[in-house]
Amino acid sequence: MTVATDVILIGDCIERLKSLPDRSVDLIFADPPYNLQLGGDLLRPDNSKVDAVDDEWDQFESFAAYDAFTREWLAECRRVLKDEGTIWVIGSYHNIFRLGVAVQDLGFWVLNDIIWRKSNPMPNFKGTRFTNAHETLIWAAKGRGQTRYTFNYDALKAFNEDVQMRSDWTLALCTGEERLKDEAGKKAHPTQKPEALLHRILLAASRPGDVVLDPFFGSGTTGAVARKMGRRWIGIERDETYARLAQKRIDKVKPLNPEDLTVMGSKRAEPRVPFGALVEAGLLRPGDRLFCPKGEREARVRADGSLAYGEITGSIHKVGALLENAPACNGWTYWRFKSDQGLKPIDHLRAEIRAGMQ
Amino acid sequence: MTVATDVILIGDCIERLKSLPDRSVDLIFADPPYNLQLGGDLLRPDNSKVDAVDDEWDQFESFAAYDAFTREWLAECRRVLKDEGTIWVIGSYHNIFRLGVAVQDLGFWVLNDIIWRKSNPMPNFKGTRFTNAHETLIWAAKGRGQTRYTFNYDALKAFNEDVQMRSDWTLALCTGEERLKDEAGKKAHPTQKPEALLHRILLAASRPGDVVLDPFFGSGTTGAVARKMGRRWIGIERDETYARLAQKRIDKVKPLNPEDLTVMGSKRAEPRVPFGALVEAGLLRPGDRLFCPKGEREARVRADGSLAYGEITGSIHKVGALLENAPACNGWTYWRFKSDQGLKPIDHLRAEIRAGMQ
DNA sequence: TATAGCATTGAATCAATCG
DNA sequence: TCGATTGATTCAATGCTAT
Repeated sequence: MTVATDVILIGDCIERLKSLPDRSVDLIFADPPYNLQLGGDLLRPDNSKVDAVDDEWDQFESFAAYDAFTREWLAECRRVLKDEGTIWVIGSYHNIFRLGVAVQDLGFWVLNDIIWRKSNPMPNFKGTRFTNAHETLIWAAKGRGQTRYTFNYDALKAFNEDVQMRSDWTLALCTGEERLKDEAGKKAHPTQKPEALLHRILLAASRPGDVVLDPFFGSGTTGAVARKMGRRWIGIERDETYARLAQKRIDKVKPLNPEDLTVMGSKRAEPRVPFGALVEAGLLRPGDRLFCPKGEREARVRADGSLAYGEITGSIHKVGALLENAPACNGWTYWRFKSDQGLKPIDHLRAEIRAGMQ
Repeated sequence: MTVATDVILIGDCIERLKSLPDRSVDLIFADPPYNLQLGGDLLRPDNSKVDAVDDEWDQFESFAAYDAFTREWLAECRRVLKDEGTIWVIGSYHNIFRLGVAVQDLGFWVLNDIIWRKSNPMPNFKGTRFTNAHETLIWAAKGRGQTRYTFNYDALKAFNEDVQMRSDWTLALCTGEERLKDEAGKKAHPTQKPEALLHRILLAASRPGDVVLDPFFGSGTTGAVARKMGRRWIGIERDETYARLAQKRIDKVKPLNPEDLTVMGSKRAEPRVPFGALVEAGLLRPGDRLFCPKGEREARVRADGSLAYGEITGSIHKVGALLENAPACNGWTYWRFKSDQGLKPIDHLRAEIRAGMQ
């Protein structure tokens, strides 16, 4: 079944989906409203205000209303998806569980959940939770029996320096030049996704010429990356301003040469090993003694990976700096632990953990 | 309400939960069956067979049966949880969405989802999907209004070398010596969790002496780490063999020295010292001058602990906010007093008072 | 319930400044 | 002119608590 492509369909997501024929698209990427439930304004410690997502389109009356909406658009997506196509859905802890249950209940077959690990997330300014540093994607085939979905295993392995691509992807937020601006020069859309994310998805689960559908088109990242990578695309967007800005954005995109569509991207910084991880791993135990380079002063390791030297407590770096009366100190090379061969820098223990992590 | 602790309750999870009193536990860690839906045997490229989870306890007839079971044990967990307690639930893409929806529908308030990023996951032998390299934990408070849950923010920040702990944790699988063996020397339990994972959870969300409940006790990792870290524990397990092996394991654990379990405390928990107490104690005198950070503006201390800047009077916070034209201001760090070493924040004077209070 | 106290931020980009 | 440094700005956020 053919379908008109490389267009933005303006209007209600579900109505527009209903206008598409059965089994007409190869890949779906959906970034639905997250149903955030924010309190009042949020101020940073410096008293500046966080520009939150308080748009009307993210407001739902209840979980039940959100669930009903979710099932409706997902059911239409399943209808328009070719039997060998797959769907990607992205969300955060606010909505991803609702999305996942709807995906499973409608008969899709989950292949993986993928973690977008953000290299530069916004901190938790109030110090009341963990930094919310990731989002979750669900990747699913049309049904349990569908084993012949598109998955470019070898392309991803090559991309990833010849090791299998994992289910956690470290990628930066969309900022700077890449961030779409409106005519007034302000951020055009509050939740624009990075092109690198769509690049990896299209590389993994589509082929040149495939039709990629995005029912929540927003700033048009899916269309921009699809065009660049030689895929056809269909966007659905109800907000005319978003649609206009997205169209302008996509018009500027130069498609790549087909032969260049293979090599791109790079691995990002690997996660750090904090000192606390040594305690957690049992390489050091709470109560163990660490020594300064000359060995005449000793501090005690605590359960949270902080050090105690008399009344002074804090991280390995902070306590080292205080003892040396220095503005800063690298605790990894400063502190020593007792081994059979005498005192050794704790950096050796970190090296052990890193070796075990490859 | 008190409850017998440091015991394994053998029997059906839901029945045993019903025997526990309301609001009797501080923290719950639940690692329920994952409802894996495996096809036939899985062979590695070298034709060796993967030892999969095909135990009888992981079989459910349908999503509906799994959901009903999930809601039942989660509802009981919510009943036995203290109002200021929190729950942790772990799962993979097979079941985490069902768990998350049940958690939300029962009235829990999700605080974070946490990614356990495995440093050494099992590869995808068939090359048909991404390496499934993580599991997901849901951390939730008892209800939306509950803001006073236990969260050792400063301990985790110290653990992580003075940077906020993020929602993705890189930890190794449980292997080698740590892996519990049965009397025949074979792996005792197919889904044993690493102690490092429980260490971080207990460090984050409990205090010494707290009661930690694990309704799917299995190999007893929760009990072993709780005992080591000076927490009390309750395990529920229906398989007598698992329970026996877990008990032997826990009996061997040596609790840590209590003073090594003290962690970085939060400023919020410190006794409140009103600014007036500094005047009362003679550390400042009525008429003394306080200065803004750059020193170009000065305010006068008054006998009641208010400040006067020209016509503006009020608390140290209010006057600071007005001068800075900010919605709020922490007067303790904003205002400076004159000392021999130049201007210093009045917070130093508060620290003197607090030191004298012990 | 309303008020006032007062604790709380990491990585990246970009513009402006300085040497 | 170039490079280093500083400061302002920004990022899907269920974001406080004692009286």
